[in-house]
Amino acid sequence: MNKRYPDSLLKRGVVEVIIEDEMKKMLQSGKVLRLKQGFDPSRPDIHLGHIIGLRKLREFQELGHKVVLVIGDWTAQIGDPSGVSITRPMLSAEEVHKNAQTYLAQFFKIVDEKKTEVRWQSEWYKNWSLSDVMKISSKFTLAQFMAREDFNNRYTSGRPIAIIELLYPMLQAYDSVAIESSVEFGGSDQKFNCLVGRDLQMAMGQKPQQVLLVPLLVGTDGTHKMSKSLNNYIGITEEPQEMYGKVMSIPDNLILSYFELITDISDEKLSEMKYQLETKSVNPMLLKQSLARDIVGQFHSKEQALLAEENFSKVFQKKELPDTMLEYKLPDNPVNIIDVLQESGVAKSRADARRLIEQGAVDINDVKLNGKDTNLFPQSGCIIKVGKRRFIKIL
RNA sequence: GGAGGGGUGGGUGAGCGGCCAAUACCAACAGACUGUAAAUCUGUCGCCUUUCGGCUUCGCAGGUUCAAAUCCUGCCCCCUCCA
Repeated sequence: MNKRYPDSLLKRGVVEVIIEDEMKKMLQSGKVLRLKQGFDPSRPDIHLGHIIGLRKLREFQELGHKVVLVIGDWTAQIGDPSGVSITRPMLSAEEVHKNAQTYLAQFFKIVDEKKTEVRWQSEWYKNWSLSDVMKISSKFTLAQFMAREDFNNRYTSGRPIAIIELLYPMLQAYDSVAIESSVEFGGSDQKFNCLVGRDLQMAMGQKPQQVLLVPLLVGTDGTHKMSKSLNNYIGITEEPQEMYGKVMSIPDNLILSYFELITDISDEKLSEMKYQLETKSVNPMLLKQSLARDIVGQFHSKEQALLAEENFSKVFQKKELPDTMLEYKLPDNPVNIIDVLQESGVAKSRADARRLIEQGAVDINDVKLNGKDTNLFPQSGCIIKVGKRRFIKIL
């Protein structure tokens, strides 16, 4: 066990440590810490926003600590039958299992599998009875829950709060008891749940866990936190080209925070870039390119990152054709451009396809179509470009 | 249990018998400008139709009317206040 740790461990990519002094003592004690990380199987894909916390786990692992991944299989199978929380669908056992596999494969791209213990919630909840539920419920008061901003807002503005929503934090809290968590990791929006874990541990005679909250990464839209449902995310399993392009599309003011939170670039380099950006002594695009290369490199390889960069510059900077594109095989009966756009999935309806053409979004072999060209029949071998980044190759 | 308010297009939310495929905002898509930046400006944004036009939508099911998102009846769901 390494008792020494870098200053950045509790600083960079960390919003808050509860309680910081306790945490430091624990780190210096030489004890192997049990780092709790929860996973909700209803959303198995990992995106860059999740990476911040996972990278932090990895840092702790490198100091010898152990990650305990809690798979929320039991709660995922209950879902939220009240329907108040749209993010909690009810999943079947097979779905849960399948999603967990997907998740684990992505999780262990960052976190060290050898220093990880995977635990399933149902290990402890499957045999619970009503009396167990009553027992943990008795440790909480309504006032505790009303302290949470979300509940308080909803209560005061008259929006519903289902009882089951109160139960979930309690169960998540008991997870901490069940695995004897020493530190819980979570996004800063998880603060409440993590704190409830501390309370329950104390109430049940355990040493309360410390809490390490990581920032929420702003998504590609530049305003909201990265999330799949807002479609502003960059998934870690995305194709190199797609990933590179998405990174390039983030607003400039996110460049620094992306470097800070999801790359290993040094603090010195970071402040240098900050200076360059402030004094406008560098084209932000160049920094963004190196960011995109770094990120694609992390999840694919350096070679693929370079290929993606090459492709990107070819398609978007030099306006040439990409190496690979969507292919559409002409059927036996003749089909016009509308059919091709619709059937290849580029346009969601024929009316949509017509709109795209009218708006000048469609090129065939570099010739822009106008509204009257809807009766064109694309020939085998021609290339159709739709908007800036969608290409169809006719076979 | 009683009283009242409400369910509208991906989201928020107007409309309250014809001018409504339905205001506005957000998201999305496209064009211009660019660094696929961001911001901005412009356009589009149910489905079918080259156009004309047609068809299906405003919780569900019926009804009144030449005409219904709008009125009536029943049902389902949500919220508030009182108990």
